This record gives sequence, structure tokens and C-alpha cells, in this order.
Amino acid sequence: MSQKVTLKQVAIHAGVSYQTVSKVLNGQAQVSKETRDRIMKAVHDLGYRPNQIARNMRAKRSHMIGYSWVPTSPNQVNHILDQFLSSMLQEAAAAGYHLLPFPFREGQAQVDDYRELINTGRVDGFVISSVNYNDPRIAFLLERKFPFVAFGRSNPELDFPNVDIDGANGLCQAVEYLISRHHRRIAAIAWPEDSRVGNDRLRGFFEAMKAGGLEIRQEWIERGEGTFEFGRQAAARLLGSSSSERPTAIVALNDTQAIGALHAARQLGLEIGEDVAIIGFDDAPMSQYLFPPLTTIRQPIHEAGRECVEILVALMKGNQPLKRNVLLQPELIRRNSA
Amino acid sequence: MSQKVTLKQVAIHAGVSYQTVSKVLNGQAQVSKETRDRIMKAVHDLGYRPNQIARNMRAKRSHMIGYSWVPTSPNQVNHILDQFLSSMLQEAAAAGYHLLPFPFREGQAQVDDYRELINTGRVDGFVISSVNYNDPRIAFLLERKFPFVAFGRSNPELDFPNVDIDGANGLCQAVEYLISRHHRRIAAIAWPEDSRVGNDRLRGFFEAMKAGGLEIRQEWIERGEGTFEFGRQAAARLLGSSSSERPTAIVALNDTQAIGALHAARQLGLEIGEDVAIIGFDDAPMSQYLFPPLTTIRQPIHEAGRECVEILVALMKGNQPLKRNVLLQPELIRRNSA
DNA sequence: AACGTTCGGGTGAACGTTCGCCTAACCAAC
DNA sequence: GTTGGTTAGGCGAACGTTCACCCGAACGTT
Repeated sequence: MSQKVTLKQVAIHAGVSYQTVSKVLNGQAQVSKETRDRIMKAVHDLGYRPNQIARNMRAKRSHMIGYSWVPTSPNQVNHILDQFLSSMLQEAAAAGYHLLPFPFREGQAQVDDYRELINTGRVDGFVISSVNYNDPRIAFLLERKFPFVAFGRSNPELDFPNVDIDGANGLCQAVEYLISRHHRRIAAIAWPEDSRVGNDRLRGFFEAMKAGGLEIRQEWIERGEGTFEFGRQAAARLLGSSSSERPTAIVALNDTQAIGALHAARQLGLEIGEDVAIIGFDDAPMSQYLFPPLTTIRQPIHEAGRECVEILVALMKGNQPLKRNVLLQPELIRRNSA
Repeated sequence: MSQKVTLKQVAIHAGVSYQTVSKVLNGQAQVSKETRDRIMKAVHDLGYRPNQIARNMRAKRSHMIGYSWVPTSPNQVNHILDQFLSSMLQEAAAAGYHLLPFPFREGQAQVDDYRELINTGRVDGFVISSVNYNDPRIAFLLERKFPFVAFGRSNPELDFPNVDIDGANGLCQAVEYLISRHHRRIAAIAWPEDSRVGNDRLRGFFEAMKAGGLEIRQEWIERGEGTFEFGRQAAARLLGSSSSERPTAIVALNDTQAIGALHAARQLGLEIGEDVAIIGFDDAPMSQYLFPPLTTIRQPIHEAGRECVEILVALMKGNQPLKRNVLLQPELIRRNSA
């Protein structure tokens, strides 16, 4: 367990009171150069480092940011987590904060977890992700007036600090790109209507289709889970009709669905990128290794994590953050599937 | 902002001294049933929750477990992180601990980071991952006698608590499976010799080959980075000769290399699973969606995270852990590539 | 010679807990 | 009526910081 070097030991070593050592270390002392040097030497000799728990106790701050994420289902992967965590970690460390990850729970227990972290003084703020309409965490934190930043948007009438990625713009880019490649019959594999993220992305699809003067056919909008299996089935339906009738391009709201679509198209004997174009969303790391490599949309995750923490730190310090609502632009990654 | 319910306020509310409240809450009091009820009611009415920072300060413990992981390169993915973190989180929470993730740095700075977390009293122990031969963290923590558990093994002469996955056994399973499918000419795409994990896995390859009475040909052992590109090039070399000379099966030490091999084989016009069998390692989530789905080896990550924390918690409490070195068995996932 | 002013540093208290020790009151037994 | 044992709960201290305030000495000014 070894030695805990405290202020008092440094003080004894330097022959001053321990409070004086504290002052010197915090730079707010009127001390002679000699004693300052003596103190610094003692600090160095003993390897003193201030105990953060005591500091936090004194400051009535934990300097911790709570974060929880929904664990991915077994055959999915959260390829974003690593990047998002790393960028938050880095930004937080630079501001003297640390991250406190905690297990994700559903329903009422979820808000209980947030409340408990606040009431036990463990965290000074939260970054919340996977937000959706009517997110109970947002209502709770707003009412408590507790600092938080959401990665994602929720109900339009709610006003809270957030960072999000412009999914509509992402799909716009995808559709515009397809149009530039002379596609006219474009279908979408989308998510259920209760998904805020899905609706945002789909809105971009509609807008770009309208702007391009293309017809939006209801039967070419497939809504379902963001899984491989749904993507496969949806694409099989979409591509089932004759080559003059079926869509020539499909955009999916995530890579997993797109990969399902890839399989369906391949099973129908279609050449992808030739007979049918397919575009995903996410740039999952494996997507580049598919046959053919998947054209997809990449989100600036690193930037998002950074912004979340930057805003949150300002809030936790009681400052007005420079920006309150940040919308980051994704980027189309052109490979061979479209 | 509003939560400052302390013991004192509860005490005033209940008409007792605050220390008595503390005693009641910690169950070590001699108190009459009535005052106990009064206190509990006050606790409940005010929504009192003990301040953890103060508790930790008093206990001279942070109840935190430090954890850091090497961030993956842009086009790779750490599909393990989510599972590993989640399982550690869960196990830690059950024991009253939390995780403190911190940014990964290389070289001397790395040990500095560990030292700083110890000296500032932020953590009571570490889980370290991505360990290799001569890991400076292990030397440092052993010398400091600071509680830690390694996920992975290091130099054989070092004795420290660890959890690892039996990579040798994983490759054994792969080779045995190939042998049972009548393969006789089996090649391996491996990692550089300075990789402890790689050598462990490769050892299993050798053992199974020997046990099966198969010849190990040096030119059929390709060593290089665990990347798609190296896997592709290595497989291109291995499969370059005539069909009677080249290996009929390739095992790779991770899925990324295996996918590279898939591409190379396909480019040579070989049918995978037919002309050549390919087996990966990791069960990366996308692997199941490849053409053909990749046969691979799955590691019990959830279990590993759980075990790490279980052992560490015992160490941090000063107990002798029930087990000190845990070796978990991976599992062959049979799909269509072999 | 009396009076500010700065410099150099000490002192006590507080943050919210927990823990060991003390004590007042009650009761029973001698 | 003294002793002794229990019961119920109070009290002071401590964990390692920081912060507001205090104080003596040296110096210069009127």
C-alpha cells in the first residue's frame, strides 16, 4: 500500500506549516524565495501529489462526468464507442475532469441511476447518448437543473445543450451523389417511426429527392429494425420486381442494413455498383472490406465527443458555454458499392 | 445544484446528533426502535444519500478501478471494448466500485500516468490490458505492490494476478477442425515474434499440427502485422503456387488478416470453403456477414472482464483472491469459410 | 516617536463522513 | 443505599485539503 505523502509531511520536511505548503502549491502565497524553494524541494523529494479526494471534498465537486451507453446486441458492434470515449477522455482530462462510466439500465431504473449519481455527489455532469423522443433523462436533468449535454436531439420543443450529427445532410449527400450518377429510382431502408435519429436521416432523403425532382414512392420506403436481417428482407422486396420497375439504388440508414441489402442483391444475382447501387451509413470499420467495399457516410465522432465535453465543462463551471447546440456534418465515403 | 442533504440536516430533522444518524445507517447503533424509525423517516423524507466523496475520504479509499486501453487505428475496430467495459462495470458496481478510464499513452508517459493516479489517490487498483513481454506497467505495479490484474500474460518468470484467454487452445481447435475435414496442408498467417499473444496462439497451431502428424513448413508461416493488407499479401504468397502444391487451408491470428486472405483467395479465383479454407480469430461482429461468413474463434470477453474485476476486488480489499491466474477457453464458431 | 503598509507566514475552521469513547438514565441485585 | 451492568445516544476527533483571517517584524512616512 505504501506511503501516502500528505501536505503535513511536506511541511515538516520544509519546516513550515502545512497550510503554507498548500498556498505555495496553489500559487497564491506571499512567501520568500528561499522558503518557496525549500518547499518545492521537499515536495519533489517526497514525491508529494495532492490527494484528489480531499480536494474534491473541499471543493464540493467530484470533477467527474457520468456517461452510460446502451450495450450493443451480441452480433452488432459499437464501433463508435472507442472513438467517442477516447475523445471525451482526452478533452475531459485537459480540463481536469474524469469520466465515470456506469451500466446502462432501461425504464425507471435508468433515471434512478442518474439521480443516485447526483445525490451521492459522484458526478458534476452527464453526457447522455442514445437519446430519443421524450427521453426521461432529459426531463429529469432539466428539472433538476443539473449540467448535462446530450449527444443527439430529442423533442423539438425542448431546449437543452446538445451536439448532434446532421443525419439529414448525410442522406442528402448520398442521394445527391446517386443523382449525379444518373440514378432516378432510389429506395430507402429506414427505421421505425419512433426513432428520432431515423426520422432525421430520412428527412434528408426526402428533401434531396424533392430537390432533385424525383418521385418518392411509398412502397420504396421500407421501415424496420436496423439489423442485417431486416436489411436483407427489405432489399429482397425492393429488388424483387423486373429490372425496369425496381429501384436502381438503395440507401440504408446504417451499414448493417446495407450489408443485409448487399446479401439480398447478390442472392438475386445482381451486380452491386452496377445493377444496383447501395449506400450505408456509419462507416463501420469492416465495411471497407466487403465485396464490394461499401459506400457509406462517416460521422465525425471524435469531434462530437470533444464538443460534448467542451460544452459540459463550461456548464459545470457555471459558465455560459460558447455554443449550446452543435450540429456536425458527416461525410460521404465513396467506395465501390455505389 | 440543489442536492445538499447531509447527515446534519437529517439529524436536525430527526432531533438527534448527526453521528447517531450515521450509526443507524451503518447498522451499528444501539438505538431505540422509535428513534430509529424517526431517523429513517427523516432520511426518506429528505431523500438523503451519503456523499461518496466524504465517505471515500474517510475510508482513505477511492473505490475506483483504473483502466486504459490502446485506441484502435482508424480503420480497425475494437469490438471487444464494449463488452469488456460493460462486464467490468457490472461486476465492479456490484462490489461498490467504479471504473476510471484514462487516456492511453505510450512509453515513459504511460507509467507516469499510472503513478499519478496512485499518488493522487484516485484509484485503488488497475486492470491492465494489451500486456506484452516486459510490460513496464507490470514491473512498476509489482514494485509498488499496488493491486492490479492483467488481462493477458507477460514474461513467464513474472508472477502476478491475471486473466487470459487460451489462444493456443483456440488455434488447436481450428487446426483439429481442419484436420477432421481432411485438410493436410495447413498454413498460418501470424504476428511478429515480439507479440506474446501471437506466439501463444501460434504455439497452439504447432502443437495441433504435431499432434495430427502434419508437416510444418516454414514458408507456410507468414509473420507480419495484424492488418487486412498483410493478410492479403501473405495469402497471395501462400496461394500463389499450383493447386497441388499450395496449402488447402489457412488459419489467421485475427479476423482482419483472415478477411485480407479472403480477398486474396477471391482475387485468385478460388472458391473459399471449397478450394481453400480460411479461419480467423476474434469473431468480429461483421465477420458473419462476409461472403462467405467467416469461420472464426470467439473469446469469452464478458467472462474475462468479470473475472478481472472479481480478482481485483479481492486484492483491493486485502483478501487473498480465490484464483490468481485464470485461463479461459475460446470457442470455434463454424461458418462457411472453412 | 507614532503611525500605516507591506512582507512572510501561522492559525482555525470547514467540507461530510465514520469511529472510538464517554455519559446519563434506568434497572436489578446485593 | 451502594454497586454494577445495560441501554440509548452524545461528543470530539480525524481523514487531506483550501480559505479567510490574523499577527509580528521590518520598513518607510508624517
